[in-house]
Amino acid sequence: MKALLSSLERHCRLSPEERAAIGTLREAPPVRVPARQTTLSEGDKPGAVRLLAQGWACRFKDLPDGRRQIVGLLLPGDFFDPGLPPMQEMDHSVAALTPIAYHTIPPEALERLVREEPGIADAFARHAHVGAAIHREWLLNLGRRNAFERLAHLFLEIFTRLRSHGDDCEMECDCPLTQNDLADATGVTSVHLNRTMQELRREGLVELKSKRLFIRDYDRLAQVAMFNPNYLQVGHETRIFAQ
Amino acid sequence: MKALLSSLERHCRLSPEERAAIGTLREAPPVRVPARQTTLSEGDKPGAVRLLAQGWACRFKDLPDGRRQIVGLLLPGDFFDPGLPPMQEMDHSVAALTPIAYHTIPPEALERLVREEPGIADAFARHAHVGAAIHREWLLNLGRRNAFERLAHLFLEIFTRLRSHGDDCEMECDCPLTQNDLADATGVTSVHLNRTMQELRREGLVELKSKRLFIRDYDRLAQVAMFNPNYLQVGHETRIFAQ
DNA sequence: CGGTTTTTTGATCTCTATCAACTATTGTGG
DNA sequence: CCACAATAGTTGATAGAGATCAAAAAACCG
Repeated sequence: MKALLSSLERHCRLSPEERAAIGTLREAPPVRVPARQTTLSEGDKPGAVRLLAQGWACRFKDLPDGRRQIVGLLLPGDFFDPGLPPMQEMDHSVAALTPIAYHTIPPEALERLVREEPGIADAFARHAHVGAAIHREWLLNLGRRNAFERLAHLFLEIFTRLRSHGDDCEMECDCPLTQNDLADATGVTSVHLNRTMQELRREGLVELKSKRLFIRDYDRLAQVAMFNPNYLQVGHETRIFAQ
Repeated sequence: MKALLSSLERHCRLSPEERAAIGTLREAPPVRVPARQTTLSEGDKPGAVRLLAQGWACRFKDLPDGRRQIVGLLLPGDFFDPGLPPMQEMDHSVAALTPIAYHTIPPEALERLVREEPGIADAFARHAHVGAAIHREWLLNLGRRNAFERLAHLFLEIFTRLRSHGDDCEMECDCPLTQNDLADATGVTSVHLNRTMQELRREGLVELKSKRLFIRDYDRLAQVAMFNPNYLQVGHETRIFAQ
């Protein structure tokens, strides 16, 4: 299963044996889900590991009165339910932001894999670590950065995460998020997000048009966002692959 | 090693063999650290698993201009660096909030343990899952709850986490946090936190005096906080107040 | 095209930050 | 045990960031 292989190698070098073991997994056709659909809800028992192959999704939590917070973005190559074994019960929901396709890896196959090659469990753990580190950076973002800095930081995270697995090095990337999505991710209202976005544009830092993000001044953007990419673990044992 | 055993059993039942394996770990005297001292800094390579035995600590991140956000609380029985194997490089810092004592479990011993009893890795993973779920709940807290709701929620989390491992069922518990700590955890200034705390007191919901937290009206508190303890994975002995 | 979704604008209000004291509490050494 | 210093908690006044409400313009889509 090629998608799993390249995803696991993103944060961890695998041995030939480990790769071979992963190669024995039989490839099933991916599940397709239309945009805006919730694929996993709070309280569900996931029962399998899901790997996002195409499209963007998000983790989110709702408050009883309707307020919604996006607590994480899933980009191609990310796992829906981080960690092995799969969690008992979802504490949050996952929804497609664009049309998506994901692979489902049955738990039995995974158990066999990990039994044969225990190092594979480490590769999963590495993913979970990065996921947790991203959560913590978002906590800092929501707790201590203002809307302007927050949005700048989010754009840089997206840019860096996308570039880390295959995109080329130009100063733009996909970003199919609506301003509403961005507002839910940064914890502000969509009205305020709109104004913040205009300010970023006016300052010549970032522009977002037709689902594409343009970094106009990386250095100044990184400075106002106080962006330190270490938490994303790019660079170390990262394997670049073209998709 | 008794501390490790009871900590792992908090979220996962262990087999007699697994317990026996853990029993073979030799008990070293715990490391003691005075209050307010940073024990692990961003960028450090932890190189071992640390288990908090006594006292409270926190994970935090700083911004270059001095703003600080507490991104997690460590209570007795919690691991400093969640996940197995230990993370490469700390993306955040850990500091003692009170005088603390922690156990250090050498990586070799842990590797042996997991090799002998693979189920033990699952117990660690369970811890990591709960840790991640707490992060996500905090993201919702910072992103979508106001100061009043946030503080109410934090108190309920503390109360629930402490009660879940041994405290009796009276409506009070330890809480050695200063208002400054609470402000850093809830993402507000200490002045505003002070006023918010007074409001909680005035409303007859919570009181905090001489390092002790008194829950004056659990039901109303849970309601204003929109507290749903599921994310903490405590058994169903905990009441649920979703709405 | 017409209808839906997304983005934008303006006015107003509320929550939280900031600054600058001041008081209470805790802790320490003589 | 007191005296004093340091820490922690409290108060008031004011400024600013972001929320809210309502509606218009623009973009998207079948």
